[in-house]
Amino acid sequence: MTYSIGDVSEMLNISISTLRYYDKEGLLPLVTRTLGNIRVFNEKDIECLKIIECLKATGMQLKDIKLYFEWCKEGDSTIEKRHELFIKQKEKTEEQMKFLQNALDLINYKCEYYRIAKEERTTEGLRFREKLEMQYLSENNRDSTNDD
Amino acid sequence: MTYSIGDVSEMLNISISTLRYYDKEGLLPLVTRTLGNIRVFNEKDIECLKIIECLKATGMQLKDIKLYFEWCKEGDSTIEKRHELFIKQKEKTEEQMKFLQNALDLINYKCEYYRIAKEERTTEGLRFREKLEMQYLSENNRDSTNDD
DNA sequence: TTAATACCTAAACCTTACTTTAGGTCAATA
DNA sequence: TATTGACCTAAAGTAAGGTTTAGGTATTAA
Repeated sequence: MTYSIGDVSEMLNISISTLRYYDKEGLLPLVTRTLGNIRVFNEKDIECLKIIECLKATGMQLKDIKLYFEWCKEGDSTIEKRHELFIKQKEKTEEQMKFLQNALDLINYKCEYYRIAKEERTTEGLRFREKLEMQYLSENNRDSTNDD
Repeated sequence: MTYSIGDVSEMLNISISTLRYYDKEGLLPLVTRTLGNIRVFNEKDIECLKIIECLKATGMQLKDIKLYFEWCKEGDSTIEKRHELFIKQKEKTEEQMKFLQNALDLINYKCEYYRIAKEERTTEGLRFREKLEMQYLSENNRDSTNDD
């Protein structure tokens, strides 16, 4: 089963120019061409793209993803490096999720804050920060009254 | 209690040039100046910066964060807008966390994969993808053998 | 009082990750 | 066979979020 660049673009919701860009940058080392120079994608390439999307989601840069694919091609001598790369990325991602959860806590506080502000048609007198926002903004002594 | 730009930079681990950049972009509307034109930060500004960091972490752009601060200054007439902004950002962030968890699943698989590959000193014969990677790469039929 | 250090601005520069443009080729259909 | 739509490249352009540079001012310690 093979796919054109247009097929892949639709399947994975990645623009055609982005796919060409990834190819140019060496992120799709397995893509072949027809005699007429047209790209031919197969299941492996789809899988590569999913891995790219995934690693990109965790904040890995394209050049590092490329490096990884290069290490794969080099064979067993790079196993250790590849292992380290994923260990590091795992730690980074876990940090990122904690940070994101923390941010979500603040956002949830803000949602609640504005839900009440809407009911009361004003932010005046909305002083329930201690109950909620403190969960987020923890370590600083606070004397401000700017709750918005 | 007031702080110099250098103090704030150290406290929050944000570079001095970034702080100046934020100020220039209107993200620190409360920062004052001495007669000699030197920035003076206080607790409120520290708090603003924490909120910036937090919203930035959830993928909000600086211009939207600025917009939010502007809405705050406009007063009660913008409560609805501000509420919507946080509701939207909450949804986005929850999406983002799901996506990140999915990515983390693949990374964990890769860690396990390379842990075993290291023991065996080769990736040859490492065919436990079905057990683990399938959790991540789900919807596609797979006939490839490129496990790396 | 002088030297070092911290601060200031404006403007140019940088990186990442694309997108757009211009000009051309390939392949299927009428 | 002509035309239409999908593909190709190289190169320039873009947006976001900064960083660096150059030239100058302010503050503090010796």
